[in-house]
Order: sequence, then structure tokens, then C-alpha cells
Amino acid sequence: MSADGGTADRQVPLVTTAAYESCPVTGVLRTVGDKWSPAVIRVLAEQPCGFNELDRAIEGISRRMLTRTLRNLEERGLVSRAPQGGGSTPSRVEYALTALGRSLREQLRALGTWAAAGGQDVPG
Amino acid sequence: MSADGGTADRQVPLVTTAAYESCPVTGVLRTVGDKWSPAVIRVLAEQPCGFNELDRAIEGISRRMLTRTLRNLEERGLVSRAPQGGGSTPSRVEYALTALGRSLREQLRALGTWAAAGGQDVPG
DNA sequence: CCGTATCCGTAACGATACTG
DNA sequence: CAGTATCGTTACGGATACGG
Repeated sequence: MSADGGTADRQVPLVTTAAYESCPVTGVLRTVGDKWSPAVIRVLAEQPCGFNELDRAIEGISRRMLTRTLRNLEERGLVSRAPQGGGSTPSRVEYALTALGRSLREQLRALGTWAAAGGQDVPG
Repeated sequence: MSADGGTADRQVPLVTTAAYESCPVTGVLRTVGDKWSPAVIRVLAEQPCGFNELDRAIEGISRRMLTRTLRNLEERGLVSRAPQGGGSTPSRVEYALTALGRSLREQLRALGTWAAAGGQDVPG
């Protein structure tokens, strides 16, 4: 066997930190891999929604986490935020999935189909 | 408009805790949504690997987290663990992707393709 | 070589009170 | 209605020393 890399030897990382951080898969998993994003996406896929409507639609979520989740999804371009009634305190804010958000929803559905078919057992 | 649920009103949660916890999508995201699972899957997709080989192949991972990640993936049936050399202290343990793990890898690749095409920006 | 045990810091999450 | 502020807890992850 030669001294330098043959078949199974590996001297250098296959997954470097830089490459991993800029990986699209890593990115989307970071975005949607938190506790509540999938729930929010699911509800908004049904129909656009106000803040408190969302709060009631998702059992167990706190207003704090709902805010954070919405802001995160908005930042990523998956959710749009539209305040209504131009005053200083909007009487209603409508959240909706963007086109990108709807396409992500389809990806997640595909993943769900795979998981359900593949016998992926559920946590708990 | 009638008093009971018409079009936009919602009195009951659309996403209940029980349904959410047992959701396949939630399950797979919990499994693979942590920091290192995607990296491990990626390396093992290349070829089966020993513990320290994995450690060196993934820059920045600690032995502790590698162990935890491998155990988690094994528990979910995505990775197989095969100790070699029957003694009390195996001289080598080979980790590999199971058939289920390989199929998940394909799903993740699809997600990555979507993310790269859709202009999902990366974190950082 | 293949891990486990321990300690510690940070970040995520939950509860609740308060504001515009 | 639509949030923010504050606080406490718990889970995740990193460093490192040790054991089989």
C-alpha cells in the first residue's frame, strides 16, 4: 500500500466548516429546523392569517416564539407581512406565504411523503 | 355572516400539539435538523467509515457530538453500526448509511437543489 | 482505535406582564 | 389586535480528561 491517499484513507476534511456553513441544505434546515416554523408554514399555507389567529391556530406556541418565528421566516423571504390601517398602531397585520414559501411548503410535503412511506418513526 | 365558522374564523387549533408531535415532517426535521447530522450523512454517503475517520472528515466536530449524532441516526434506522473484532474492545467500528439513510440523503439533495435554485440565502 | 464522563457557556424556548 | 420586555429553565453544543 502506498503512503499517500489510496482508497479509504483521508487526511483532509471532506466537510470543511466554510463549505458546511454556506451549504444550501444546511441553510434551509437552519431556517425551518426550529420548533415552530413548520407549524406556521402549514397554517399560512391554508390561508393568510393575522397574528392572533396564528396564535390560536397553533396549539402551545407563545406570542414570543410566534413573533420570532415570523420574523425569521420573513427575513428569509418565505413569509410576507402586511400591516393594515396606516396609523401608528396597525389594527391588523396580515401574514402570508410568499411564492418562495409556497414552493418550500411543497418540498416539505415531499419530505413528509417520504417519511410516512419510509417508516420513519416519530419522536416520543 | 353566521356566528359559527364561516370562512376565515377559527376557534380551534389547526395544528394541535399531538398532531404536530406525530407529524412525519416534524419527525424527520427533528432527526436531521441538528447541527451535525447532515455532515455525517454526507460523509457516509461517500463511503462507510470508522469513528476517527469520521471525526477527521468533519471539520470542527467533537468526539462527543459525533457519538451523539451517530447514536441518534442509528436509533432512527438511518445509519448502521458494525463493530469488528469480537473482543471486549472492538478495534474498529464501521458506520454506514442504511438503505433508508441513502434514500433520505436523496431527499436532502432534492431540498438542496431547490434551495440553490430558489435563491435561498445562506446564514452568516 | 473507540468511545464515555464531566464541566461549562450559550442559545432556544416557555410564562407572564406590560405597551401602543 | 399586535406585539415587546423580562425572567427562569432546559436543551444543545464545545473542551477536555479519562477508560476499554
